[in-house]
Amino acid sequence: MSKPTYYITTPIYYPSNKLHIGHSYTTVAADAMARYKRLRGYDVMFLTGTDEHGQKIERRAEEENVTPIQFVDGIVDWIKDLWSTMDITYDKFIRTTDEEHKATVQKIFKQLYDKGDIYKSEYAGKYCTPCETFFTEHQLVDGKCPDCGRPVEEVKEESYFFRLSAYQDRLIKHIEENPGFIEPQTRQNEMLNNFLRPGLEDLCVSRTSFKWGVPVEFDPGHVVYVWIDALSNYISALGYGTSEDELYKKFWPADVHLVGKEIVRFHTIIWPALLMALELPLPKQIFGHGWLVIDGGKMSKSKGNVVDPSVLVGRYGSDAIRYFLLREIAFGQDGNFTNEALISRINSDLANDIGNLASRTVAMIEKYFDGGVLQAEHEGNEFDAQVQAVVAESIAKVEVNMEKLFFNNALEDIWVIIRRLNKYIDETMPWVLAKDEENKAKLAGVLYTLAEGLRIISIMVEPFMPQTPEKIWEQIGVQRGELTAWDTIHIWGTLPKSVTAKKGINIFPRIDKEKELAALEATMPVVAKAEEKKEEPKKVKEVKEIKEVEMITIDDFAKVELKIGEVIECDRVPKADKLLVSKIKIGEEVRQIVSGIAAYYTPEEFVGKKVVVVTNLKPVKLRGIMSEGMVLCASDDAGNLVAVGPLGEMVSGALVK
RNA sequence: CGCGGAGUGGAGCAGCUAGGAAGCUCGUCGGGCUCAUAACCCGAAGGUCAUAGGUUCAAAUCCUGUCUCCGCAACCA
Repeated sequence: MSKPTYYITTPIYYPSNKLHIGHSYTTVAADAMARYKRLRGYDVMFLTGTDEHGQKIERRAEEENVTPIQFVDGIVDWIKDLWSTMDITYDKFIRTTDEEHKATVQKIFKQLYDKGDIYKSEYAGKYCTPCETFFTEHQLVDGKCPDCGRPVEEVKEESYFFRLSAYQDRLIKHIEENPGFIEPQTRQNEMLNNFLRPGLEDLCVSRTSFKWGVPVEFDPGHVVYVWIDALSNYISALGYGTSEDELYKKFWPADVHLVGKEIVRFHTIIWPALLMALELPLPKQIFGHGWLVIDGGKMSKSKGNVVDPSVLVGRYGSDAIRYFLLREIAFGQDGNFTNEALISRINSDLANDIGNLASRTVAMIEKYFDGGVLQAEHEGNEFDAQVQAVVAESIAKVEVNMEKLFFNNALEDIWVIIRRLNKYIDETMPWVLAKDEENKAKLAGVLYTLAEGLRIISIMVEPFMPQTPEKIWEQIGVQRGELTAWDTIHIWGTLPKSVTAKKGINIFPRIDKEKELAALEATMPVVAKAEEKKEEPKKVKEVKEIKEVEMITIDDFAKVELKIGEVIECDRVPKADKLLVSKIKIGEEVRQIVSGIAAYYTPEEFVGKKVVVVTNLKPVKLRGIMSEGMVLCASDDAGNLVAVGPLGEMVSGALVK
């Protein structure tokens, strides 16, 4: 009799930098699910890894003066450390630089080529030699270079293409016939409306512009581009296409690919199409979860609001962070990450609810029974039935919610038990029972209910917080084994009647919120930045930045021609939210200039303004409109922007220097 | 008229697929208790469910319009 299998994956992450809390989120979710399935008796394959090729890594390595592989090795070590501190129990960590993976990629590429699903073609590209740039047909202006206006050459850039368009109808059909293939539902609508129904174009699957990748076996000038290289990890990791493909046979198709919403498209269109071309079964589900947003906005390096998970884990422990991520945010939707919410959760849910429940239960057993051993007769009370009913109901809900990957709901369900038990203590008032020796049996019954409840909770919580159960078990005298199996939570009374309690350390100590917030602000730019915005500008930083700017000579500066111009006409650029197009009078000349200032100036208020214009900037087309120069603007970190002009009267056309 | 998401008591959210007395956590106020981690338990205040219409016996939930916010796409010379 073989166990049922369960195959879950995270995306493979791009190690051009350290990972942030968003990556942890995906991985923690996958781990919770993997642990849950293992507890439920499944044979689980949990895959994560890194996508290590591409131009960006090649460049980063160059910057650091190391080879690409040395560069990624360093980051991968860091990532593995992170996963280890976060108790991530992946079964396999795949790197796209693994020899086996590369071989499989080449094999897949070749196979698709032989079959005719990959074909060699040429970009019917236009090349402007002076500008060293490629353009597509519709980017050209009057058939000439949109940058400099000079004629372009017809150039043939070789590339391999995947016949993605050929799979469009089958993809639509599959998605429509398999509700649940893309979850949540809204993501499915997005894919159908945005990409599939409008029509797919063939996909360029090779590059010649960089070398750091898997070479196309039969055409060494080409390197396999990310689509086939990265996506195929889900099967190459199982040994697909090799002689050792037992894992592939056992686990494919995957039960779920967990991905962030930004890459749902690749996983629900390109990946299934590739599998169809390979005549392989499709994964059962792609679940696109939401993002952790900071102050309502996307987390990104350019905003400087990236949260480093290792800092948080170091301060509060992995269990607390895992709990927060899975409890605070409805999986599938975006959720706010704030330090304050994190600490609130830790204090109220972990310290006050579960931590305190364990603490008071154990303390009472120790206090009221010699040696902390419940040995008296047990007598029930009127509230026991209610408690047991709540427990049973909660378990049923958790099991349903876990199947749907609704981690936050599952945790909420568990906490219903915790709250019910805290209430039970007040209802039964064990400290009153303890005063009269006659109530010993009743008291024992109450404390047993609490201990048994704790045992059940500890098991239910394990997928989310793997370190916590042991801490509870130690205090209620339970060993991992028969008493800690998932199935036993269905049977109230599994815990032996004689419970040995031993008070240990607090499972979750309370955190001094004010103090911690201050400390966190100091270590993390996120909150610090938002706070400082309100106060005074950060002068230290400005000075530092100026120092870092490369010095130029007066001759360099003279290369830029600046003149005073007067805005005589101004309109919004159709279909562009950020752009205004202005007619600016510079001396006798009138130029058309496009500026990204629509969020700061209305066309009406911009007309009549005298501004400083860069007049010898190469003209460029923006949103299809010619822009012959640039209006100088000042902008700050907070995102304010203001155009720069003369302080006194000055004729338009005057040279600025 | 590019696509999608969101707008529910002070804060954060659930409920909307299959209409039928507005729910959860935190916070606030009042009370209880003392086993416990200034914790726990009970109670209360607080919402025209963005807005304007429509369908219906009945709408937070379905339909239409409008406004605001966020993201994607395009774009910030």
